[in-house]
Amino acid sequence: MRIGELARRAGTTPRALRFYESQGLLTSRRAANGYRDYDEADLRLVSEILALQATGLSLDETRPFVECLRSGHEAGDSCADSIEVYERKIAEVDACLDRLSAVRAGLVAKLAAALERQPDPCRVMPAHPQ
Amino acid sequence: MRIGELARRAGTTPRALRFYESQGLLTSRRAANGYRDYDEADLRLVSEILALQATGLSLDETRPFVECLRSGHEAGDSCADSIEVYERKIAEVDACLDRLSAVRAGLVAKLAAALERQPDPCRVMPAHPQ
DNA sequence: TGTTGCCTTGACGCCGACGTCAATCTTTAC
DNA sequence: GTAAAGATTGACGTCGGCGTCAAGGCAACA
Repeated sequence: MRIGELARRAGTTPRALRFYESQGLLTSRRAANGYRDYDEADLRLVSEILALQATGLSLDETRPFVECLRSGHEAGDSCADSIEVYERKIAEVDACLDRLSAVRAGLVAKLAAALERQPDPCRVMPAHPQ
Repeated sequence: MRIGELARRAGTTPRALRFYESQGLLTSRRAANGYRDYDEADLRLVSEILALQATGLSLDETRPFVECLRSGHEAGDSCADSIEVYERKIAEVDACLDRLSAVRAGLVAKLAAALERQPDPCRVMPAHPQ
């Protein structure tokens, strides 16, 4: 199949697929006219990339999964490198959650302090009367 | 005081201060030689900007605080617009926390599934023996 | 008087994951 | 036959918040 069909079936765009190829994530055979030619294995590969992106991985972090699939495994996360990426990413997300919680707490504290200084926050029906 | 001193005292760089000015957050009188000239009020303004950045606000979101300070209020968050920014930002952070939690849950689920498929995760002493 | 250091403006670089435009084929449909 | 749709490569744009470099003007100290 050609790049447009692969993009449609995978739920992305030709531009994204060319970009993945430029990053070494996707390879392509070429037809006689120079058009890229893909098969079902490529579709599975692209689907894996997109699913991982959806779970928060960067493109670069999907690389081990892609190589795992290419080396013949049924799932992209059947290899130790992929598992490591999962674990590292979970740790990163945890750190990010901590930072964001601290940010939230700081904002709430500032808001509370500001409202306390202002003894006049009793604005009922502020914007949309009637 | 000149830009270098203001930057040092506020804990930032001259480049950042010029950038704030280009964004309309900071104004500057000029000395006879063309150098920017700042006073203590400017230091307080820059400190407010930096503190808000540290609590997760974008530069653009600090604008109401700056204008509040400029209009003579003692604190940057003594104005209704600033309070609104607090509230909006808290909502944004909450949404981000929800997304991140979902991402985390997805990663944990994928990791668990992968480990379950692999009946062989019993790697004791994997990298650093002895 | 020379050197060092701070100041000025202007312009490009960065990062991630593509979007968008341009100019030029190839294929397909009517 | 021709026009639309889809393919190719290449290059620039996006977003935020500056970093970094360049070329030159002021200031202070030996």
